[in-house]
Amino acid sequence: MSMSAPAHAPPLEELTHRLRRRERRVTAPRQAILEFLRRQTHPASRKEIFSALPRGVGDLATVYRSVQLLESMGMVQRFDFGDGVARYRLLAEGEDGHRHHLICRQCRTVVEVRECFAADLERQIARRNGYRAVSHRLEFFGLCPQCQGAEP
Amino acid sequence: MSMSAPAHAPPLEELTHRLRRRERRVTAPRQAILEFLRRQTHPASRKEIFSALPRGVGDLATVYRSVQLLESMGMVQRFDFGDGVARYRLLAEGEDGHRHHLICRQCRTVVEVRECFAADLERQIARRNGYRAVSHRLEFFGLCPQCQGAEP
DNA sequence: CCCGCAACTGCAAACCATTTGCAGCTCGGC
DNA sequence: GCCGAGCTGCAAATGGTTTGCAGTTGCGGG
Repeated sequence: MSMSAPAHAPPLEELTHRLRRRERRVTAPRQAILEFLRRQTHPASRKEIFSALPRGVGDLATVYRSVQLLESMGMVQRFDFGDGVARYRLLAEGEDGHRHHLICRQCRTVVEVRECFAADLERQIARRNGYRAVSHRLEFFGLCPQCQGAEP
Repeated sequence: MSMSAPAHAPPLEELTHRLRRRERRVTAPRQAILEFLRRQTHPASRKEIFSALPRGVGDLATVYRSVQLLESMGMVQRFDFGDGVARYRLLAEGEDGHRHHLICRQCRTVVEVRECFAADLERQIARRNGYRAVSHRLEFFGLCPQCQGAEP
């Protein structure tokens, strides 16, 4: 795996700064987690994050706690791809994290989908049912080109 | 809770017939599960199904196996509301089960949402990425009228 | 109506993702 | 450099789901 981060990835200092601003400590495990996340182009599971940590840095429980902190701070976004494993992706500052995915049912390859059209409908549905603060979760599932014609 | 089933619920005989047609046995636990499911208007968890079974009929493991069978036969549809608990709803014969939900983030009240607009987009996304057999999962989350103004 | 047996059930143990209790370590303000 | 709250590491608990296995039962054939 390449060490370089995607062009749009926030610098590590900006990330740690966000922690400090909220009076959270910048520890070795947290830095390693953030460093790993900023190199990813797809959401990663907490086990994947843990396995990618430098030897001796971090524990699975610490990864769980750190990711939870990051989520509560709005620094990462959680995704459920329906396989019982939560995945997370780093969010740029101020980014609302609205994004969907196309997931291969067989090999779990993930493609980002930028479109979202549910905003109107969301408002409509909220009003009709008297709900407030309505958001939505939308994921697509299919067979990727590689897996077509080669089913299990 | 009322014993009567929603008007659209398939008769129990039709359901058991679908089992027999596929050489599956019609056992007491399976009948009880189907009877329970046909009375529901919202997706139910397997634990809920189990608790609703008559005393002495069925075991939690049996519920899990039966529901899995029903799902593989396309007789029930699975939903993930993001709380780590799978929920299931009976499907009428031939029904594709396409339906979405509006779930209260706090009390987990569920409202069915019939609209779906994603069909075009689904096709578009499939074509653009070379995926086949694309489906989607869409759920809405919000605060229901009762829970507004009374947050935890 | 009874037989045979594969399908199915009940129970307990295993699994896996996630959470938690706790004692010791460390970041960062003083 | 010192101190204390915030963190970490480890291990054990939790909760949903799955599985192994021995005993039971639905149901087609006799």
